[in-house]
Amino acid sequence: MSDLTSTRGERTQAEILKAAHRQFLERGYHGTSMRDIAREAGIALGGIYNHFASKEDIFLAVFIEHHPYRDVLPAMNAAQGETIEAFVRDAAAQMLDALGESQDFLNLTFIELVEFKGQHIPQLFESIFPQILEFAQRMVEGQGELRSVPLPILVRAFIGLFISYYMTETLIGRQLPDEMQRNALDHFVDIYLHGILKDSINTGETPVGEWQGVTNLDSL
Amino acid sequence: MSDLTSTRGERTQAEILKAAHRQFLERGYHGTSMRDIAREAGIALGGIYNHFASKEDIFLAVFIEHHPYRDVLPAMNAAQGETIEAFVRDAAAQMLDALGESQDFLNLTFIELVEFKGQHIPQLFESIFPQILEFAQRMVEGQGELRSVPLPILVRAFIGLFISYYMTETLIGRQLPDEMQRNALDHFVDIYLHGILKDSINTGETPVGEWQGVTNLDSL
DNA sequence: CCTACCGATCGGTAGG
DNA sequence: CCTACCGATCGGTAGG
Repeated sequence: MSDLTSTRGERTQAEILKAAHRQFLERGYHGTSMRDIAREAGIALGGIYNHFASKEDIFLAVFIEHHPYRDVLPAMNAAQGETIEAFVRDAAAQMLDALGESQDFLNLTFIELVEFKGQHIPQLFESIFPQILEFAQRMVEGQGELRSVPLPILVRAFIGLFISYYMTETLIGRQLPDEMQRNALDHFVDIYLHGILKDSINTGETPVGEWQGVTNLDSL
Repeated sequence: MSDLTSTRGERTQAEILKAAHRQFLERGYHGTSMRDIAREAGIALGGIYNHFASKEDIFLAVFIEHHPYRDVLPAMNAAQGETIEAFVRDAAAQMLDALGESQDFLNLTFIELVEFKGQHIPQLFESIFPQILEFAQRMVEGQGELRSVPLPILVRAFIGLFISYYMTETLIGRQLPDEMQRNALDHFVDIYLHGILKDSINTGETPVGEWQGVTNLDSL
């Protein structure tokens, strides 16, 4: 029916991966049986093994095909900005936008960590490292003066800080008190920029007047 | 034999939890069977169900008993320092020290996320929130002037940044190129402090002379 | 707390 | 001789 350029076998394989991906996200790795995958892919259970040697094999194919960084790093590298500040702002926004609002990004990674003890993470890191270098290069090309911190460290901190923002946002989400959530992303960008740029530049953050001078937490 | 102050039932329950904890970390949730736990706890399979209603029940007891934040937040709050800078430095060190070098901290949390879709995270967050507030209070009491950023955001960024340091360290660990790893924690502290403190204070970071003026990545 | 089991389902494989 | 798939069943394990 669909995609007449592919063979029957290729289409079946694609159906299996699509079904597996959907169910891994919905029900987790062990919550999804080979029978579930077969049913949703429209074939018999035994037929799966003509395409994949094992359930683990299927997961790995899904993990690689829906690679978190397949969208995220290109999005970061597509960021625009004449100055370092503008570039960082846009990169953070692009990155969060690519991650989306769902937990999908995290779920496949968590499954990998739990079921396979993170054994594929180093290999994954190696494959995305060139893109990380490219991002570092782009960041340093912007106008503005960076403090004396190793560039790779700046990138590591960037990714870590905004992934942590994303994780708390999706995992705790609406349960965060308003004081921890309102304009949080803007503030994270602000802290990061102020942390990596030389003094006396204007980080131009949104006013946070109501917090000016707060020295205790009674208001919480 | 051991712990004569507890009843027989309490001792058995403790044995079950100890055996389960050890095996969950070693083999994962689904890699550990109730029979495995029973064997290592020295009782019959059926006997477990006199203490726990289900396998999930055992996991939750382990998850709560070996709560990541049971050690981590108290360690952060035990940090010392007259100035904000000194306090933050010590708090980061204490926190990383409490987390340790193993992946144990992460593993139980990842299992919770995968197997139970993070459904216990909000409740967990609620129970540790008072300690987070205390940490915020302690941070702001130190000498030094904070920039106009909401205090809860500062704490959220602190935890996020250093947890991300911990995660990359334990997960990618030795695979990180030296440029991303050397003195990384000191640099993270430096970036964070510079990001949250008003300008023209001396963040007194270790010299990073060899990186001074680096504007491209050719050396990588 | 044990022995002895249950209904069902698991991932994977048989021959054709 | 191939790719793609079937109905049936393998040895073991799941929570209870």
